[in-house]
Amino acid sequence: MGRPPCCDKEGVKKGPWTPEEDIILVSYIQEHGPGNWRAVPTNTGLSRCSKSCRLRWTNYLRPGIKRGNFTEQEEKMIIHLQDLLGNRWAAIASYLPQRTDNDIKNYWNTHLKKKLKKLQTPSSSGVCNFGEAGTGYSTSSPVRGQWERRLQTDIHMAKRALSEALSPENNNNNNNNKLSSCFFSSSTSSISSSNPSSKCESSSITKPTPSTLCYASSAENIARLLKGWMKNPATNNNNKKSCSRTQKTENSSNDNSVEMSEAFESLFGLESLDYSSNATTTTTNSEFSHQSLSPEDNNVFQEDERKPEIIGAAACGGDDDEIMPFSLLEKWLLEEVGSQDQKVVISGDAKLIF
DNA sequence: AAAAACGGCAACCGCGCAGAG
DNA sequence: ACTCTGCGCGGTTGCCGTTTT
Repeated sequence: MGRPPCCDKEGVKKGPWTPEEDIILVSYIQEHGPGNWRAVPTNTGLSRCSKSCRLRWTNYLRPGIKRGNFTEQEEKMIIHLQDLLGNRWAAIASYLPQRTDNDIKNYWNTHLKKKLKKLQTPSSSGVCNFGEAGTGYSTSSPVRGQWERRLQTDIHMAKRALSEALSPENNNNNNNNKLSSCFFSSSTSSISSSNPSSKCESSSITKPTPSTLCYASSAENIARLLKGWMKNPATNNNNKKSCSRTQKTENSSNDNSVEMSEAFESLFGLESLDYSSNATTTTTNSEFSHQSLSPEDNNVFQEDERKPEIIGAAACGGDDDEIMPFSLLEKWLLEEVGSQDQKVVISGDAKLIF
């Protein structure tokens, strides 16, 4: 018996998401939590495939997503992890705070591959080789195949899970162990993912209104997005562009936009948000995202993340000046890198310097 | 100024995995 | 043990903006 389609092909809307759809989706997830995607189109009335809903959420609306320019540290980490793990973007994303696998994949395909190709000239012997997407492992370990990469990742995961289990800090949930909860949230999040609605509850230890906080960042995304959208009503009317593209558009100010933004701030409880400098570039957006979140909020978001936010003080506490001690994971990474004659330094917000 | 080429990114597609029954 | 179902992942496509000719 053939596999049934995930959704009816007829009557299912495709293409860019509109702000209205985003609001509906975020509102629904705010109420019910992520998961049970099959039920989302039915319950929300969205003419979208369940997969489309999930993708929209995970790649764009999900809390704590950082968009825009990749830092040099992120770039180098992606390069190293791609070398280590191959095109396992989800695994790579789990090491990068606030980045989605899709984002990393796109960045690799559009930027890093070309960059590395240039560096791979015969004279650039110091640079390790990076395999083409989908062609297997790099030549730095030519004998390693797909299965071995997978095994290696599994070992990584097991190590992490073990460390988490053994970590005494893991039993507490206070500001002092914020770091460890950041670094070792992977297994926890994956384990708890079977019960999406419980995620916020688990986070409620630190915050009194978990559901609001869990999705506040999404609301920020939406409000931000709407801000741009309302500032460019012509674009919206044509409905040619995706929300993200609309988000990038910066036009002259519009009273309606302010009203709409205020309305959605009110809707999502974002009274204190400052829109004065957002929506111009994606970098600004990411900065905005950072600044608008308290350390506690970030911590809460991490609990809710599908992908763990393992590395990055900005994600963990937002204090760029704070020097973090090495975690086991970092040490392992160092070992890995050390074996490949690369240098890694992890400190402060510039957590990884290769 | 217009057309073509290029680049970036969001979204889609299809496969595989894992849990439930 | 097997089937069904939902979800996650990686590869690919298509649209739109930007740059070049």
